[in-house]
Formats: sequence, C-alpha cells, structure tokens
Amino acid sequence: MSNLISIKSATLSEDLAQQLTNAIVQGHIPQGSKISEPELAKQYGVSRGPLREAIVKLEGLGLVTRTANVGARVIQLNTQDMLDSFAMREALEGMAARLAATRMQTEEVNNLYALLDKHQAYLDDNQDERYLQQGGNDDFHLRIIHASGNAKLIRLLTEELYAVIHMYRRHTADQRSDPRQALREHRAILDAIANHEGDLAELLMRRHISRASHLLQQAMEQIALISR
Amino acid sequence: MSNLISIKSATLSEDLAQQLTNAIVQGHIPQGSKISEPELAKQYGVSRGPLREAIVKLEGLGLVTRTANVGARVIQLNTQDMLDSFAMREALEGMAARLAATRMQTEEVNNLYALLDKHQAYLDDNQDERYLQQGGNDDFHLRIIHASGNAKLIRLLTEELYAVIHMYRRHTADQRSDPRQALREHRAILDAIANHEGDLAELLMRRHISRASHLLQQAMEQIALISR
DNA sequence: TCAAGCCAGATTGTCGACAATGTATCTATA
DNA sequence: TATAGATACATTGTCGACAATCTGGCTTGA
Repeated sequence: MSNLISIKSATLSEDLAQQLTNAIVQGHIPQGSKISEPELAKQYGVSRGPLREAIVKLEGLGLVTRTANVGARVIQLNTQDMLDSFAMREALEGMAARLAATRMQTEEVNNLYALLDKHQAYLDDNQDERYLQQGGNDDFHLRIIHASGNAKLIRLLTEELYAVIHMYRRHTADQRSDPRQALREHRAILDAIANHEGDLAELLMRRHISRASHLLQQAMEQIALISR
Repeated sequence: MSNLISIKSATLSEDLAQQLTNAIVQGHIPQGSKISEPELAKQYGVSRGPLREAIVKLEGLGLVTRTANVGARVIQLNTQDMLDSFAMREALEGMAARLAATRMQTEEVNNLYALLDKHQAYLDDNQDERYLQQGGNDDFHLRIIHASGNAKLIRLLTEELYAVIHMYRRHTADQRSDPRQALREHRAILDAIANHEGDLAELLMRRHISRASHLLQQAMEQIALISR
C-alpha cells in the first residue's frame, strides 16, 4: 500500500521527509505518538533505510525526538515551548524586518502594499472571518523574511520554526488577534520599511509578534483548562 | 583501521556525527571537499548505513550540503555567509541577554563576575596574548545563552551556529578584537543583567557582537586579498 | 502479596549486496 | 581538431537480513 503521493523528488528519503513533515504539522500523526519504523515503512511501501534518514531529518527540524534503541516520538506541544519559539521568532523576524528596511527595492515595497490591499479587500468581503489562512507567497511575514536577503535566517525561519508555529496555530484553532488589528500592524511595519527605518521596522515587528505570542498563550491556557 | 575514538555514545551514528563535526570544524576535512561515503566508511571502520545518517545530521547542522545522486560536500566559508551568521547571532544572543537579565539569580550572576575576574587575571598574566581560547564552560557567551532558559534558543546557538562560528575563528586565525576591550564589554553586559535591565543588556550584547562581526569581516577581506 | 529476575517477542541499530545514477574516458564522425 | 555519443567505472540510493537492545509478562522466592 504505497501512500507515497507523487511529489517524487529525487530520492525516497526526501519525499518521505516532506510527507512526514506534512503529516505531523497537519496532525495526521498525533502529537506525542510513537513513530514505528516497520509500520511506517510498510505504510509507505519503502524499506527502513530511507525512512530512517527521513526521521533523522525530522529530528533536525525539531518535529520528533529520538532516543537510542527506543525510537522516535512526535513532539508534544506545550505552552513553554511555544513561548520559546515565539521569543526566537521575535528576535529573528525583528532582524529580518530591519534588514528588509535597508535592502528592499521600491518595486518589491509596492508589491507588498498591493498584497496588503488584497488582504484588506478580503477582510471587507468576509466580515468577521479570520485573517486569510495565509499560504505560501501571500503571507506577509514570509515576504518580509525573504526580503531580508539573509539565506541562513530564511532557512531557519521558513523550514524549521514555521513548521512548529503552524502546529500551534492548528492546535489552538487559530485563535488569533483581531485580523484588522493585525493588518494595521502589518501596514505600519511596511511603512517603516518603505522609509528605510530599520530601527522602527524591527521594533514594530517585534511588538507585533509579541502581541501574537500573548494571545496564543491565552488560547493555550484556555485549552489546558478545558481539556482538564 | 578504526579511527573511531572511544567517545562511544549509544550509537555509531551519533559517534560519527560528533567525530565528523569536530573534523570539519577543526579543518581536518578541508572546506569544500567532497565527502566520499566508501572512503569514510572504511576509514572509520563502519558500514555506510550509520555514516549516511551522520551525514544527514551534518546537513541539518549546515556543515555540509548534499545533492541527490552526487553526494555531500563540506561547506565553503565565504564572507557573506559569515555576515549572515553574525546577524543571526546578534539577534539571538541579544534576546538571550534580555532573557538572562530577567531570569538570572544572584548566585549565577556572582559566578559570572568571578569568571570575568578570572579572565581579567589571565589577561594580566599574559600580556598581548589573545583573549583565552574559550572552551566550554569558561565562555562568557555560552553562559549567557544557557542563562536565557530558552531551550530552543540554546540548542540552535550552541549546536548549530557555534559550529560555523568556530570555523570562521579558526579560518581567520582568531583575529579578534582587543581582548581587554572585549572583556570590558562583557562586564558592561553582565552589569546590565545584574541590574535586571533587559533592554540595556540586549543593546550591549548586540553592539558587542556587531563589533566582532565588523572585525571578522575586515580579517576575512584581508585573507581574500592575500590569497589572491 | 509483592518484588526481583528471567524469558519471549518486538523494535531499533548495523551490515553487506544490488540497483540506479553520475562521471570520466575513449571512439567515431564532421 | 573538436564535438557528440557510447561505454566502463565509481558513487550514491535502496533493500532485506542479522545483531543488539528494549519492553512486557511470567515465574519464583521471600
């Protein structure tokens, strides 16, 4: 039973890492559950070799923890880890905003203003809806991160941190801040970038993420209370 | 010919990852060189299985790059990557200093003052020598990082970024700032932490790292000129 | 009854071999 | 001579099997 959907990159190991990442982030493999190599290998129709390589990659991404001679487990989200992740995000995306402010060209700035206008229009059309479930290129934060031009920072934020962040979002049913408020903050950040005010852009980005962190914290504590 | 020194952790794969990391950071495996699986496997007296897992780990640490069906290569340091790493360090260690300022207990603060006194004494005894080749627990920066209490930040900085940073240090023959100046800056950072002034501690740490980054940049450009 | 030790089953770690892919050399032709 | 194609070699990717270790249940003795 080959569940390997045909993303088909060069090697099985890469495909598996991709598939497993998705499965974990989207909750198909539940948090804290054990990763059984024989089981998964049969499920995906591959041998344990490439599967193990994929698991090692996931460990590097922080999605599973491995213990020698025992095996791998999907990480178990908790409030402390979430706060830790957001503290790092605050520092790194703040830096990204600063760098973007010095490097971003006029054309790219205008593209981003257009993106925010699109978000605005979406909000006007869908009252009370949550702020656009942002995928890929439509995510304001991702655009800023890429605009930083710092390859290592881009990799870390987009490949490593964001996987975990998305798990939290899903877990807390995306109880995010007032979407209009978030959009206003995005616009203020972009204004600072457009004016090449690195200090201000960093400050605003950090405040923006810090606010989101507090909201998520409240949401998680709510969940902890309910599920008691 | 088993070159596997008896660090002997639980699995061969872990040992290999450790050995290879050291070999790369210390330059025993030169930058940009190809990693031959059969050759290394014979050299360490293991099969290719655990060796490949170790290589995948190194890729996650950013020490090698892999291409499907071609193999792995040790990264090639260049000025841009170095600057990128230091920008991340600036953001993350700045955050670490901030967190340390809010969390560090009086006892640990005193321990750190004692450490800086030790560094001072070392400088007084060894005029003109460079600032203590800091290993492990005697490194001021590592102590601050650990004091942050942020597990993810600690892992990233100590396991991932510092490997690369140490490669740069070795590569540039450790042309670092005036050691007495560095020590003064460390003391100022610690003062801010002792007073629980998070903002100031972060500011000073960022300035400190930024200064080191500029110096390293000059050193690397010097090297680039010489080796032309 | 309970704790310690043992035993069987299952899982992970490691190995050697085969398949697939890339690389370099050699030949033939324009 | 230079370029394109074919071929042989080496390296990487994948597999199935065996060894080492862990887990849970059972027995045994106090």
